[in-house]
Amino acid sequence: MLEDRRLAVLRAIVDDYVSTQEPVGSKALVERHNLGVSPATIRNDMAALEDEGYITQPHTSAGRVPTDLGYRMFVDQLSTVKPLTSAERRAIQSFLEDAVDLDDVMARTVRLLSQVTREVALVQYPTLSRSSVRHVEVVSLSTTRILVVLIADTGRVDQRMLDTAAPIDETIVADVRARIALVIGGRRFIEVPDLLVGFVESFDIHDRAFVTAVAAIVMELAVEKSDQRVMIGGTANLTRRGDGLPMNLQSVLEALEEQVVLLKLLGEATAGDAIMVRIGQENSIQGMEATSVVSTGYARGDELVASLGVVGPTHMDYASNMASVHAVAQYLGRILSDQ
Amino acid sequence: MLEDRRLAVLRAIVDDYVSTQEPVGSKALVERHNLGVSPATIRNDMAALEDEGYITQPHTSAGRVPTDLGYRMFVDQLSTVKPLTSAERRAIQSFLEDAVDLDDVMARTVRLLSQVTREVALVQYPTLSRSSVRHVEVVSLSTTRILVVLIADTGRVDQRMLDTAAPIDETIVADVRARIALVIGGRRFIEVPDLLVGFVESFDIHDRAFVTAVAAIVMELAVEKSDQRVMIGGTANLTRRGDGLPMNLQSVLEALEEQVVLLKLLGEATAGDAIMVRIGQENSIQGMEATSVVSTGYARGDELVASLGVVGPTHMDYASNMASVHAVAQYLGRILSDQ
DNA sequence: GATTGGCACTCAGGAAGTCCGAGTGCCAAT
DNA sequence: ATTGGCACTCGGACTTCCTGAGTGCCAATC
Repeated sequence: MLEDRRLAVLRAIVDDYVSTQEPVGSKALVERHNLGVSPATIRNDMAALEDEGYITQPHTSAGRVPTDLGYRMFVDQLSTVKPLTSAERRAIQSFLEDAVDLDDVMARTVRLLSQVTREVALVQYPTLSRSSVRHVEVVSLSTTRILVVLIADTGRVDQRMLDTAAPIDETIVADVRARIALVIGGRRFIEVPDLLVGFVESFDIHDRAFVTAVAAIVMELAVEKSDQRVMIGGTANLTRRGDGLPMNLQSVLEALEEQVVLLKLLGEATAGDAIMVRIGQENSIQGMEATSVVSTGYARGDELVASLGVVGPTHMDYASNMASVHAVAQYLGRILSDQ
Repeated sequence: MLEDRRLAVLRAIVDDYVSTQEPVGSKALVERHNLGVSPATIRNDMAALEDEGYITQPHTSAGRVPTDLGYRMFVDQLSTVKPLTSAERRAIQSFLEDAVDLDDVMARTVRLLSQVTREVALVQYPTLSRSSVRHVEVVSLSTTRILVVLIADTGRVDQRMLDTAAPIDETIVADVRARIALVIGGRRFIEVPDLLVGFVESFDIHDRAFVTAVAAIVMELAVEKSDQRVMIGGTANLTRRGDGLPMNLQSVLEALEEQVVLLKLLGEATAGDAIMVRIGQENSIQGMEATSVVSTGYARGDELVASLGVVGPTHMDYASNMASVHAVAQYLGRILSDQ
């Protein structure tokens, strides 16, 4: 009971701080939330919460502000998921349904997520590893430049250019195209490296240099590059908060320009389809010590294929962002799967 | 002679203001540039320049600041192109040469340009209209979902998904694929609509709905979507300037998230391979009244295929940005053309 | 006629000082 | 365990003052 109220106080502090952005004091707290006790009591609780590390004072004689640990507690124990309104759900669904291709789906998702949450949104492209090769194409752009294109059954298309030292004859290109299609067509991406064993050797020795290069590229496309792309949107939302931004805008923007960083932010979330929240220093990326990430995986059918999420200041509205991320992930999965 | 000095004063003001970001006064001016006259003389010139609208005072008893018109004059008459150092040139070249595919070339270019200029960089994808169809592919992802892929001889790959009402038989897909490749393969993108006249009618009446849809998509890909993509990078540079930012960061970031806006910013530059500078209000986009755009076209071989440029505050370093934009456009053209 | 030194005037922005009230911790009483 | 009372703190808002860079104008000079 005593513990209960203490947690209620923490929740109230987080709620208030998230909405007002200002340190919250004991008096304001009893006024806004009907806690049924006096400010003095709250002060005692606050002192205790501060001892335990959940809240802190910016300076003496100021209200309290949640610490990273406080947010963590809030997220783990206190936040109740706010279900979206049915209007919101409809809007999400219809917005995503209009997409014309995979790029468009991704673009719309990122836009949607950033608008709904008013945070920076990240959406990772579906990984190839779970899906299979729908089509493989080897095309010569010029005599020394070859383009290799891999089409997945998810609709994802990846390409890579290859510049060769010597001119390549069109008949060899056609030959490679036909034979590689035969070998890996319809197979799973993960199988590709195994399937290509011995492939090069089946060619005339003169052509092996070229075939090796093509095979290498196919493998790269199939394996390494398989989920290396992240789309980002809504960076303007970083500037939204009133000037009192506790985070360094420049360093955050810089960090967000690195694909690698984005992947890392999302990558650690793919573990399950649970919603993952990384608060402040919990995420170790340079320049993002004052930001939180809310992310989750999304599935195609019943297999997780990638992650999406939002990035914002630690004092974000976790409850509603978690709900939005969850909902968008669900709908995205549905769009990718059905039909 | 008298006119000459007046312009020299304008140039000096722009130079100083660009580097210090602070209004520049008559005394500081004579000290830093050896103009050989007294501050009082400069004051007279300044008054004249102000009458003509080239400079203005933020408030009485402050130094002068260039107006948009002043920058315009500076760019048109006064700026001398700063040639890049040979080290810079080498860096540019080698950085771009390592690209593995078209996306990578674009990504590297945008990154390069934003790092060199320390502004926000924009790079438009090469238009398809001048190039030809290297390959066209029609693949079924599921019975009711078809993917159409167009490969240009520039290495650019575009795809689009098509959901059909009724299931489509694989044999028809193969048939369409073969025949459409026959019709438009190797031809120029601009010719595609003409070439497809009568195409649908050559099919069995039962399949026409599907074939029509495919043909429509091919045309869209070939014509409409041909140069709709712009890559952007270096937005963190917007926050670089000391707080005294004269522009609204949020509105600029918002504007830069719209592909349409980016296209418009660059689109008006494709006129020639000259370097185009749009200063402040000269560019009419909502929220970007305090920014300038430096852009130019780039060529593949000797045909202009798209534009690139940088966006920054009106008090940017025009001379060096113009040089950088020019150089990057040149090298990009070279990379795209050679081999 | 252009240039210059002299001079009175302006005013943004920093420094210093004052004040207020929200907020705290502690303690004795309930 | 809770509460009212009380003394104490101190950031931020508000004022005031001052300074110095900058201006425009004018009469003198080249």
